Amino acid sequence: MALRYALLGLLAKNEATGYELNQQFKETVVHFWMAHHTQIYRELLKMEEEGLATSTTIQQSDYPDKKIYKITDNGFQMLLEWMLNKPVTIPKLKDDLLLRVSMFHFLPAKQAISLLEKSKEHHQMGLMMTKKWREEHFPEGTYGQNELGEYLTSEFGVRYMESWLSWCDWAIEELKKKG
Amino acid sequence: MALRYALLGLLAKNEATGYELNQQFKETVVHFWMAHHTQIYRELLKMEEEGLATSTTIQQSDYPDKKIYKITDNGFQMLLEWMLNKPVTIPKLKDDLLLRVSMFHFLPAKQAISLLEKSKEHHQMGLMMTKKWREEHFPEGTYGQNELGEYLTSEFGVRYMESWLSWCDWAIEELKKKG
DNA sequence: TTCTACATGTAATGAGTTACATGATTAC
DNA sequence: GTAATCATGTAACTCATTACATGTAGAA
Repeated sequence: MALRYALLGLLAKNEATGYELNQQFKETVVHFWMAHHTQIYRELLKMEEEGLATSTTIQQSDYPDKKIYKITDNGFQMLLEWMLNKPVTIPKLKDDLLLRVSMFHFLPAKQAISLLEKSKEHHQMGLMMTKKWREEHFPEGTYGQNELGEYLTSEFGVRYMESWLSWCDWAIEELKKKG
Repeated sequence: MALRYALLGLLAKNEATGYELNQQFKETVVHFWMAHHTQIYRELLKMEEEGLATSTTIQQSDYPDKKIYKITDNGFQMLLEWMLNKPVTIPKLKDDLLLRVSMFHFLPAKQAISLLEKSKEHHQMGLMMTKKWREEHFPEGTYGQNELGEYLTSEFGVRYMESWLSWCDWAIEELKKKG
């Protein structure tokens, strides 16, 4: 059910096509939720059936036709209800590199370190991109009133990746000690 | 497919029943993977069919019978293969509190803060438990040779929750500024 | 000429969740 | 008498992933 609310949250800011929603997911929502385009299109269809959004099809000559979705009052109400009343719990990570780390005693230190190095590269890349995105969107820490959420979550993203990288360096040191 | 490797990783250390594997999940693996017991039992059956593990049923009089699973050579080979050759990518978070944070511009600051406070409680609790677990299992930072993985991942858990809490405090301050 | 952006989807499969079922024992 | 621990599972359902499909335009 959570994908639905992620989509409602984006639509509450602006009407958009499935394609655009997918772009926005990749750009921002990715710090804490991830969805495939196939899943987004499917969910949008269901949301329309249930009266949470409406769509208008726009004919285009050069490009394929597109469908613009708008949130309904009903959809917005449902979003607020969910935000306030869904019980808060501890989130469930699913990280398959960490899963491998938990079995590092079965691997020679060298190969374990190499896995961590590769993962560091990805996180370094992600960190750079997120920082750049923040600088573009929130120059000098300023943000519009409907950007508060993204301001807070992108800061989370930065901190998360930084803490990941520093843990990684620590773990590499531990592995080197062991030989 | 990852649940399967999580189970193989645990079985590679000790033979165990589905019930025990579920306990171990709750205790340690929970930092980066989560599974329901129903899923664990289903996966174990499949793993046996595919020759990655074998089981022996033990009759008990006072308690229900139990099935002890052992990893096979085949299973262990497959585990190593996966650890080394599965491409390293950036993990996909799914955190539904952060999803709500990303929509905080739709909520009065007071209610937003209250959600963060609730989440802080959960993370504080988790942090305490993990620290306690670490003290019990690794007194003065010492660990057995087949505990390296858990030593590294539980440190990750601690850092993750600490960084979560500190971000949370920062976010609460931001929200207070806005009123 | 190959790749990327545009734009939307179906079908099949795999993974995860919830509800239900059984039934004794022990601790509060 | 209420709940937790031990121990295993089925069935129904929802959610997520991968592969496939279509077709144009413009940039490298």
